[in-house]
Amino acid sequence: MKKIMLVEDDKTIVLGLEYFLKQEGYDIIVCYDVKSALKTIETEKFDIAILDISLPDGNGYDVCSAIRRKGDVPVIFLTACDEEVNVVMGFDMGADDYVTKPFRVRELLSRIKTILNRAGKGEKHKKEVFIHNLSINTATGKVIKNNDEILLTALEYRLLLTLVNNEGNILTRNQLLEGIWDIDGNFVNDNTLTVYIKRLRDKIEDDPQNPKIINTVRGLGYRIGG
Amino acid sequence: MKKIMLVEDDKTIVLGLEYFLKQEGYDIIVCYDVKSALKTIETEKFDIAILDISLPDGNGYDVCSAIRRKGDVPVIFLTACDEEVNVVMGFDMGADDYVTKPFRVRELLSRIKTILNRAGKGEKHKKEVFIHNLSINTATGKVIKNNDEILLTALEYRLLLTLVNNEGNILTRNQLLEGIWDIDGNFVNDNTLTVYIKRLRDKIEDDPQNPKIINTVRGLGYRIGG
DNA sequence: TTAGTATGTGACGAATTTGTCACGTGAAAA
DNA sequence: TTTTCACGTGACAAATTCGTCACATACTAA
Repeated sequence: MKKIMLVEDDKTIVLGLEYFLKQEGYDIIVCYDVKSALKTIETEKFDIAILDISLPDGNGYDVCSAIRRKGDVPVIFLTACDEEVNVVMGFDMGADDYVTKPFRVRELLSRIKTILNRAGKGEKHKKEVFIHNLSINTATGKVIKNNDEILLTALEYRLLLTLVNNEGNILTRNQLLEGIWDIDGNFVNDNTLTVYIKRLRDKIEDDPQNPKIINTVRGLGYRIGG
Repeated sequence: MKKIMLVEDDKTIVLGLEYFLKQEGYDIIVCYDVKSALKTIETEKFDIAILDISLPDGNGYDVCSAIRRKGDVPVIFLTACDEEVNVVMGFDMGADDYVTKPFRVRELLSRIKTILNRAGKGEKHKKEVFIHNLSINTATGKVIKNNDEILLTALEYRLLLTLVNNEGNILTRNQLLEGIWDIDGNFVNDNTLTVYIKRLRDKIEDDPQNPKIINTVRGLGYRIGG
């Protein structure tokens, strides 16, 4: 269940939001002032923070800063209509969104959903890539083919990553050479790439003579997928 | 320069926005109806789309769908105050934000900036990790220290990744051994890990004798960060 | 078909990586 | 203090990687 920290001193708003968001299946932690919010940041974990800007003992910007120092939890500001100037400041402080009071509760909910979705997608994207019977885990640096781990050398791994990160696109020989052998501008023999492609194919392809993963595009370069 | 597609039939708004956003250094493509918007989507590249919901020959949702089918360009909806119900629909369609008319131009600008920033950060987040003066790019497999590329061997790179992916947590010697040398359950000499830690430190630390990046936690293991 | 060009392949020495050893060092327990 | 144990360090041989070569093969254009 996703947990929301709500920092707001207006009891009416708190009661309304608390009720509505709980209905929607969220877990709510309420703080009525900056002091207790800062304490909560230290002791509790939450997935998103909703901060009122004007609070009895300070303002929401300070709370936002504290959250930013701790980690990467998204923040939505609540702001009165006449605080327009601060909107820009809020965004500059790393707010993910803001909602002006009086606001429609469904609107706030939409924004929460969008932001939580976005955060989730970002996470998912960065770990494992699958191509044919190959799995590349960029978090561990391991490459698995048919459940067997393959040991790639540093440069073979880089070559594979470069191709995979441009899945579906042709990479020219020069692009690959620059992407992998660009140390100090010392370039290597053009044939070196051909040899590395072969070595990589020998390791990752089921039938290296009939490559299915790394395709040669004659006259242009190489391509994975597409 | 960032390019914005603006789809809006109200000429007053278009003129105002066009002027203001150009002042801010953006490149603007204007479409006055759905038909030309769909055409623009096919022929032009842009970084963000601002869509009015009600258009003379259809609505902004259709334009949004078309954009989503093509790629992952962020979308901001412009909506009249009385179109509340559609707000939820807009978010559900994958809108990144929406702004109600009449809106303050600076507010729209803030949102544009936030979203463009987020898009940029989102990209980075999944690729690059920064620790002290070290940058690890898991998309290219490159490790940079003070702007100089460091060549790590396959196992050194894995060891570094394992530690970085558990930033702030202590990893025991066994956890590290299992994480890196678990091929066929053939384990290596325990001292091997110590030696690899040293080799890694020699490459990445400014002062390998006083390691700041990889910390030894005596009796427990090693830790990066925290 | 033939010449010309692009890509594939086996082999090779130099360089690097890899795993281990023996020993050095420094912190904690007795 | 002394002992003990965990970790650090330099050196070493075997294995592997790296870049290159010479040659083989396959596609393309005339």
